[in-house]
Amino acid sequence: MEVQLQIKMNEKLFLRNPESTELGKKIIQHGIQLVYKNGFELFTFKKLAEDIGTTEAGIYRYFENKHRLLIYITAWYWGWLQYQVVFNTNNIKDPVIKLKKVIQLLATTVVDDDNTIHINEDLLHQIIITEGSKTYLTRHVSEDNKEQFFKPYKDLCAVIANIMLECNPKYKYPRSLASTIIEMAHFQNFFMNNLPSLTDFGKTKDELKVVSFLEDLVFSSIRKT
Amino acid sequence: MEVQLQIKMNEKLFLRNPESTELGKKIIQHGIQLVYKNGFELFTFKKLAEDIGTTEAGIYRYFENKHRLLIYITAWYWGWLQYQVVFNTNNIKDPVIKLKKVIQLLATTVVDDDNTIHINEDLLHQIIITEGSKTYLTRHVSEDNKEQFFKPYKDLCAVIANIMLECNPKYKYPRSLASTIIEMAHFQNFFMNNLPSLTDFGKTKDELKVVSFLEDLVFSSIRKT
DNA sequence: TTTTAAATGATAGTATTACTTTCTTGTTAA
DNA sequence: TTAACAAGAAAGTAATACTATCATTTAAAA
Repeated sequence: MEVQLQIKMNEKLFLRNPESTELGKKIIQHGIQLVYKNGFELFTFKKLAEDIGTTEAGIYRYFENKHRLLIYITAWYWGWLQYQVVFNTNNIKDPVIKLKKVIQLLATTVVDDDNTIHINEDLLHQIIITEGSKTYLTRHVSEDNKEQFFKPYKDLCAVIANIMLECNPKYKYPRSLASTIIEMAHFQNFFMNNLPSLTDFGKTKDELKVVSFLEDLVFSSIRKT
Repeated sequence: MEVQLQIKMNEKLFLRNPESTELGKKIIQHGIQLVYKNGFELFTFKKLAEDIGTTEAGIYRYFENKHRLLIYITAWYWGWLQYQVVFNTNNIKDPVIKLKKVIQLLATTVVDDDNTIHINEDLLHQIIITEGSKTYLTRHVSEDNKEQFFKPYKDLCAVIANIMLECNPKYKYPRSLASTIIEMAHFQNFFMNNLPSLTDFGKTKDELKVVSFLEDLVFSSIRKT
């Protein structure tokens, strides 16, 4: 059986739907590769156009600017991850086990999903670690937020917060704890690999240690009576 | 009695020491104001030069580029904050009280320090919240790290981790927990003001709630037996 | 006091970035 | 079969991120 996974994207993120054409899909696919390779600051539409074999103007027909493209692929990732969370925790009754699954999904290397042909989830995961917070750390967060650009992130956060409440309905900070583990799954990974003295697992560089840390953090907070 | 507080800066951060001249001090002072006003992306040396009444080339004699200037003011802030931590926790014996003081220093509005005439710590604090992580989320973290650009951040993290170990010498993740509360002091504040549904205190926008959350997080993690 | 070195000002110039515009050709769905 | 639309090709613009040169002011050393 072949299933093609489609993440429904906010229409305001693009000028022309990149999922609807070959060129559009190439923009996403090569865009991910180039942002991964150069980092967001050194990534340009000119380089992307050369990489694909089209022109700068061609890319601008799909995305207003490179920041919108970054928001697009980030939003896609959060949507995809929420699907993974819902899929992988389905039928699990124990919210503690659910939460452990969530932490594992957040903090460990992503396996490429064959149901999305033109998107490499592992590269995307690396991009989110380094560039993810740049989507909202801008002067125009509020406008972007009004356009609902960050809805997938906020939805995922709400899903995780609800699992936390299942564990302990009296816990006072489910949303903040959820956004904390989402951010820390990435930051501790980044620190471990780049600024190891900011973590306790610089020597091993083992992402399972990040998982242990996050589990310890979450369950000590939630289980308190 | 007048005390002038001087933070010793890494010499490799600048081409000419901005503390050593009037123009240099203006670059720092107005630089902070303009980054605060425009955000780092829209901040340029041209705007800064116009603001000060000098030329672009004049600024380039002090800083290689705007990213170095951002690292400079960020490093200054971490150095200053470490001084505040050491000063404010001096003579306190109970490490729990120390840690609460640290969290308060990290997460609440900074009062302008009269001992540093040309630097507005409150603006600086706001800048660190929005732009701080951009100092290291780059392609060249490792090179910058080799030059010790992030030493003040890492030192502060180590100081906080040590207080945590004073609370519980068996706690396994003091550094990761320290970097977590440093980052979250800023991110939860940013979320509260800009993406409130990622937190549990969007309605009140009260930074004391961030303090409560961080205290709950830290002490549940550390006190566990 | 004179010399000289360093800092600043003034001006110009370059490569790249971040776009916009226009016009033509190729494709596809009514 | 004819429009509508997507894409290619080419050119242009304003701003950014610098570098270079030379003249002038200032300030410390001889």
